[in-house]
Amino acid sequence: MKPPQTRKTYHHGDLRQTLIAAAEAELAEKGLEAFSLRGCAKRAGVSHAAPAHHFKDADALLSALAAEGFDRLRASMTTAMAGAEGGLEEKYVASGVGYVDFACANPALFHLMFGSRRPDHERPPLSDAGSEAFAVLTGNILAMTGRDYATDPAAGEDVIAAWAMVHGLSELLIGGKLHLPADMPRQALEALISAVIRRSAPRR
Amino acid sequence: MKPPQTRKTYHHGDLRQTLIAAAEAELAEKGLEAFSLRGCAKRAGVSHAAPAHHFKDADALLSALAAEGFDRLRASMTTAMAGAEGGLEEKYVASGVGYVDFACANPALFHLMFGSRRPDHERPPLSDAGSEAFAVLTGNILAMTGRDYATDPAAGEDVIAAWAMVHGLSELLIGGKLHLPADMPRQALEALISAVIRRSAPRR
DNA sequence: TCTTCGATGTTGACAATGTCAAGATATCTG
DNA sequence: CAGATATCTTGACATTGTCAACATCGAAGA
Repeated sequence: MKPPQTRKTYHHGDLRQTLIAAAEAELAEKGLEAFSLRGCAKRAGVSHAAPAHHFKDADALLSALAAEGFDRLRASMTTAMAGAEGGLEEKYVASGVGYVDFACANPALFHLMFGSRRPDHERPPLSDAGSEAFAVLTGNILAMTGRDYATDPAAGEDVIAAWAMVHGLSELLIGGKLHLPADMPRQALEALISAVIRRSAPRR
Repeated sequence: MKPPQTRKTYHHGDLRQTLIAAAEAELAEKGLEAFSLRGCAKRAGVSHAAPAHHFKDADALLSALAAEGFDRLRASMTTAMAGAEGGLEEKYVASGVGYVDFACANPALFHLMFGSRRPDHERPPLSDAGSEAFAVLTGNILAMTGRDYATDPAAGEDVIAAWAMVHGLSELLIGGKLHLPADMPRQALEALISAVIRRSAPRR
C-alpha cells in the first residue's frame, strides 16, 4: 500500500498484493454479493482495467484471496492448538475453536472460501492451501486414534464428523441462525463452542 | 407455467408463481453467482421489467424462493422421519438425513437459504418458514431429552450440536470438499451420513 | 549510453444487468 | 358501459466485467 490516495509514479510497484488487500476490504465491507472489481481498483488507486494485468478475471483475484484465506485459517488452527493445555483431545478442541474463530472474524472471506463457486478450487494455489488446512484436522485425528485418513478408510467417519461439526457451527454462527442472547458473555460463548466441538471428538 | 414460449393473452395470469419457478430453474442452472432477473423474465416469457410488478427487487424474488425452500426442507425432514423405523434416535437420525438429502438435491437453493445475504431473512414470510423447519429439529430433541429449547437453556448445546452437524455435513458434501470415492455406492454413502449424524445425538 | 521491448497502467468502448419512468392493454368495479 | 386499477412493454440510465488500443516505465542487451 505505497500510495493510498494518488501516487506519483506511473507504475504502482506492488499492485498485485495491494489488489488482494483491496479485495479483502471490499469483500468485508460489501460482501461477496456486492463485490466489485472496479471497486477494488478504486481502493488500490488505479484505473478500472489495471487489475487485468495481474489477474485474468475477477474470479482469479478472488481465487488468490481465497488461497490466502486458507493459509490464515490453518494458522488460526495451529496457534489455537499451541495455546492449548492438556492432552490430545484438548488440542483437538482447540483447533476446532481456531477454525470457528477464524470464520467469525472473517465471515465474508469464509463465505468466499467455502460457499462460492467463483474461485477455482481445483487449481493448485488454492487446492494446495485448502489441503494444508485440512491436514491440521486429519493430523489431530491420526494422533488421537492412530488411524490415517489417507490410508485407512475407517478414519473417514472421524474426520468427516469433526469437520462437519466445526464447519456447520461456523456457518450457523456467521449466518446468525442460532439467535444466541445478544448479551452472552464472550467466555460463555467460547465454552459453548468448545463443548459442542468436543462432542465430535473421535471415540477410541 | 401456462405459456412456456409465447402467450396469446397480454396478461400472463399467474406470473408470480411462474417467476418463482423460473427463479429456481435459473438458480439451479446458473448458480447464485450468475443468477439474473432478466433471465427469469425470459424463462417466464415476459419482458425484462415485468417482475417489478410482483417483486420489488430481485432480492424480493429470491426471498420468496428461499421461503419455499424452507418449506420443502421441513417437508424433506418430516417425510424422512415418517419412513424411519425404530425409536426416537432413529427418527432423529432420519430427520438429519432428510436435511442432508434436501441440501444435496438442491445445492444452489440451499446456498441461497443459508449462505446468502440477498434474501431478507428477518421478514415474516422467510423468517417464519425458517423457524418452522428449525422446529422439527428442536421437537425431536425435546422428545429425546425432555428439554425444551424455547425454555430450557440446557437444551441449547444439544440443539446446536445437532444442527451444526447436519448443516456442516450438507455444506461439505455440496462443496465437494470431502473427496469421497466417486464410485461409492449410494447405500454406503447413506450409511456414512447416518453414522456421522448419529454422533451428534443428545446424550441422556 | 542508448535503444528496444516487455511489463504495467490508462482510456474508451461494448454488452449485460437491475431499476426506474412512461405508455399500452386487460380486467375489475361501480 | 366507463373510469379506475392491475399488469405488461418499451425505452432509458448507471453500473459492472471485459476487451482492444494506446501510453509510460524500467530493464536488458547493443
